[in-house]
Amino acid sequence: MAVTSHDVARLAGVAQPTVSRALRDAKGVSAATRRRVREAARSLGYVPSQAGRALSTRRSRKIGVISAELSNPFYPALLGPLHDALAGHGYRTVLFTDRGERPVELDPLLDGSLDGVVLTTSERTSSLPGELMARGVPFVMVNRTVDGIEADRCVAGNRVGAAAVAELLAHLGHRRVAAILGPESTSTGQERADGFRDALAHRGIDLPPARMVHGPFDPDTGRRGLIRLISTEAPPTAVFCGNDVIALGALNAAASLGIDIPQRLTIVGFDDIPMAVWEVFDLTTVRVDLPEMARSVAALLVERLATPDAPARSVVLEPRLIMRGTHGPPRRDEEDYESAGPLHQMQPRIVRADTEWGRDASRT
Amino acid sequence: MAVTSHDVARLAGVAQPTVSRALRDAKGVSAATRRRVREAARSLGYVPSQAGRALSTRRSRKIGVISAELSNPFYPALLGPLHDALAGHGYRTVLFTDRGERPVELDPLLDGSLDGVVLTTSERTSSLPGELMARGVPFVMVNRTVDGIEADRCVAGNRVGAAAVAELLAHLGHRRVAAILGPESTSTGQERADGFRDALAHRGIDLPPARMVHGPFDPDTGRRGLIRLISTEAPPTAVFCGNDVIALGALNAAASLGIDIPQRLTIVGFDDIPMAVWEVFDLTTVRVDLPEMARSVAALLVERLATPDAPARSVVLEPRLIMRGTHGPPRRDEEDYESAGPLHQMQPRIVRADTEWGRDASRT
DNA sequence: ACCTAAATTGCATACGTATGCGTGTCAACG
DNA sequence: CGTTGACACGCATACGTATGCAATTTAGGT
Repeated sequence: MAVTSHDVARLAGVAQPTVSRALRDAKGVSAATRRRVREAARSLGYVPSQAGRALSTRRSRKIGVISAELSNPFYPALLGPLHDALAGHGYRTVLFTDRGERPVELDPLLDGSLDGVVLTTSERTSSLPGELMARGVPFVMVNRTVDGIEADRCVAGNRVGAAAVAELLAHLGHRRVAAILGPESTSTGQERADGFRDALAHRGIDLPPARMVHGPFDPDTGRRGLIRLISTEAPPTAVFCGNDVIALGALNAAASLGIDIPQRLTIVGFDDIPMAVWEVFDLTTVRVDLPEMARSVAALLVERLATPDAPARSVVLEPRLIMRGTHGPPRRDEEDYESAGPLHQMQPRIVRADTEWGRDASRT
Repeated sequence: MAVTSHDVARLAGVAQPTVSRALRDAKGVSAATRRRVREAARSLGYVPSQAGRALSTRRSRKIGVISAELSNPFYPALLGPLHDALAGHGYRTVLFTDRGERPVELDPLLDGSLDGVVLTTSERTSSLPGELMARGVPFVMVNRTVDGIEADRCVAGNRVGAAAVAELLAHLGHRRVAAILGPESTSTGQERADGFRDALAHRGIDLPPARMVHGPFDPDTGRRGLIRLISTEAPPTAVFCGNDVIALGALNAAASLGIDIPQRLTIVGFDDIPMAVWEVFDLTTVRVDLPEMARSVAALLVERLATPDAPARSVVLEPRLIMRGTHGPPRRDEEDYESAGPLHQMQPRIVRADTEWGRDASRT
């Protein structure tokens, strides 16, 4: 049924290995032969079998990428650039979905059909990196890391970014501050929580457990979290969200509760996913340069493939506060009068984010 | 490096083919031997090589799925269920991205590494189906179809759905109606436009070219389209959007223009993607049952693989109007007085959509 | 105890490509 | 004119698994 290199060889009047060499532009083939072979291959519509090639070379030029459900918009935003970056190095991307329920299926990662793996969803105690190391499968961790694993990684400066948000809120004059955070079982959830709480404390602002909500990185965490926080006796005047997806959920809850943003409530996210710039959200957030992260990861992995025994490397991307429309000073009548001072007038210079980033992203 | 079936055979004291049979539960292996082999395989951590297996069986149990950029939320909404449905039949999904710029790379679809293909992005004149037929690669078209191709397909009743929207708008009393449509080069774009225009005409409502905008299925089409439509002399009181992604763009533009929805303007989408139910959108739209579509497609493809010569089948899913919060009667002072009648009082019974659908979808 | 049939296992080989190595050809050089 | 390379190409084989077929063992029946 399928046409093989033997068929091409027969038509071109050469041996099969010559076909293999000619079509790959390997040396040892005369220009005339090469031309004949190409012509024969073209006329037969020959396409080299990946299975045969992979078996022979023991390389697939495919990279497995473990992602969460694609309906979580953070992942498409990371995967698009990652796909392109890997393609730039000649690798194809194979997507694996981690639904969180049960651990990722291991066999497809170990059956030799992948040259390497990119982990984006690991929890801090995941055993996956250990398994991969044991089997000698090269891998890189992105965005999230795993406790006690010395391996290539590319992450955002989560503590620094969260601290910048704390600074912003303090400068704006907020004293009753809350947070809707991601799971403590993830490095991003943990680090952003720590960075935020520590920086607040440094400013003399308390973040009591009653004003911290934890949940998965999904909009419903933001919805429920905001409703819970807002229905307390002394509701917060500002809420930091563990990522943008949570923040969008919080904004939705605010909309359905009729809470004016930012007059009545400040909401800040983290990541700057493409939707953050949508007019209905206009979310103030911390930008993680996902295209840059993708490029870093691809580079790390490719170098790892070339030099398997090189020491592990770690890349940290510095995040950047993006001022949009969901932050502002607390309302006077909402302020915590005991500690109210001139602080709330110290509104920082508003740097409007360029609107190009992600504006067209749901198609680009 | 990697452990092969030969290694397992040596440890278990049997021949390699026996290992192959034992681990696949093939007949002709005694229970005792099977146990010994399993034990040996387990202790060595043996994972069968996909390349070897594919080469030998000439089947990969992989299905290629051609999708648009994942940042377009329609595709994750379709791909998630599709992935699950195929997995239910024992097939793994391999994702290919069609960026629209240049045609999809053909070789990876023909190199024998896929048992079948699902097409979701084809334009009406795409040559891809022809190529696949010529090479004998089984495939199914989903959502969109290609002109003149007799092949398995599963699509939504686009004309019917669009006509239902026209009916709704007419009943509400709208006379100045506009549409922001998808590309005429796609079957969905074309059919929804035709269905809408024809049903309006049947109601005596005109849809002049000046009130029709065409563009890619992305939010920016909705943004720009709405701005253009609204800034005309006699702006429409209702806008039908070619899909939800366009509608979300239109809603964003409305938000930034300060247009009250639905008091000032009715906006209706198509597809009912998970985000349509978000409170900030609360989009009235036409539901296409994507999980059902995914199941249909998987079934069609699996049966095609079993019986390659069976006649092509076509499945059409009937869409359903979902009433949410972006539709209403036209404002009195916005009405087209010449044709104003009691029609605008005939508001249909509002059937509130269940909010479960897609509520958690950005994580589910 | 013997014969037959069934069950179990091993042997040989196919799948399609890539590559080390040997052979043959031709040109350049002494 | 003989020698030495360089180059082009074919031969043989490896990669890991699956399968048809033969060989061997086991069970079953009289």
